[in-house]
Amino acid sequence: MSNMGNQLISNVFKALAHPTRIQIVKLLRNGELCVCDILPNLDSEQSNTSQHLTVLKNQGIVESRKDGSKVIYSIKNKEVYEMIDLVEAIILRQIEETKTSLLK
Amino acid sequence: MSNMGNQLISNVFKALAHPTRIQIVKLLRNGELCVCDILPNLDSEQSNTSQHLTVLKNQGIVESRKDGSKVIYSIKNKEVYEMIDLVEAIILRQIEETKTSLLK
DNA sequence: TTATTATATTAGGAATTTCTAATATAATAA
DNA sequence: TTATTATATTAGAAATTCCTAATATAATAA
Repeated sequence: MSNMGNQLISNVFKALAHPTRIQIVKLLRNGELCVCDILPNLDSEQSNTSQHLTVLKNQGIVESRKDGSKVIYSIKNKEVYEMIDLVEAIILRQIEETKTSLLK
Repeated sequence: MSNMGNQLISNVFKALAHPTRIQIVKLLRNGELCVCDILPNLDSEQSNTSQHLTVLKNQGIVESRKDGSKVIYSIKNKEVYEMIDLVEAIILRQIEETKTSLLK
């Protein structure tokens, strides 16, 4: 009934429940990046981006290491890409459905 | 940069970002259920449960049909189960990591 | 040193989500 | 009819998330 597992699961989904955080994850698909290279690819202030990175890190989606004065982020659990692919499949099917229901 | 696709993707994750909604999805794993059979399995008021079902329905995760005075819900896009399995894999790995880091 | 670059943290307000309580609606039963 | 069962909707308060602006910290450069 009241289930801690479901709380943990929903926490991971919550970490992905923001467009900026999805964008960050997608940027890291081709490999690690320092914050300085992530920033110019987002519509988000520096401090806000830093907060989004913290959210992703707290849920184990990304990890970071220090390199001189820079901080390099990378994907920690690549399952996240399969998850995004599955969501895209759902969205595409929904769009198809909307399309065909319009044509009737 | 500002990407509508990421907004759509994050909307689906947001629909799954609540423990009660995860619980509902899990209940539907064995087949369709009326609201009356979902309710006693949740720690959630009737009206609140109804709202959660609406959230899941709006994102195409579940669908519903009417049967007499009952409303029967079922999973519409079963990818959601693969997603939950992937999240569970992430969580298990995180737990393992925590465990081994404690033992050092 | 002092300045500069890179990133994180904090505080507080704005926006959004969540829940409860009350009410509405729709189908069936009496 | 009237009552009952099943579900949805609504309004508003409480909780949470999000963003901005300011400040802090840490590393490097001058």
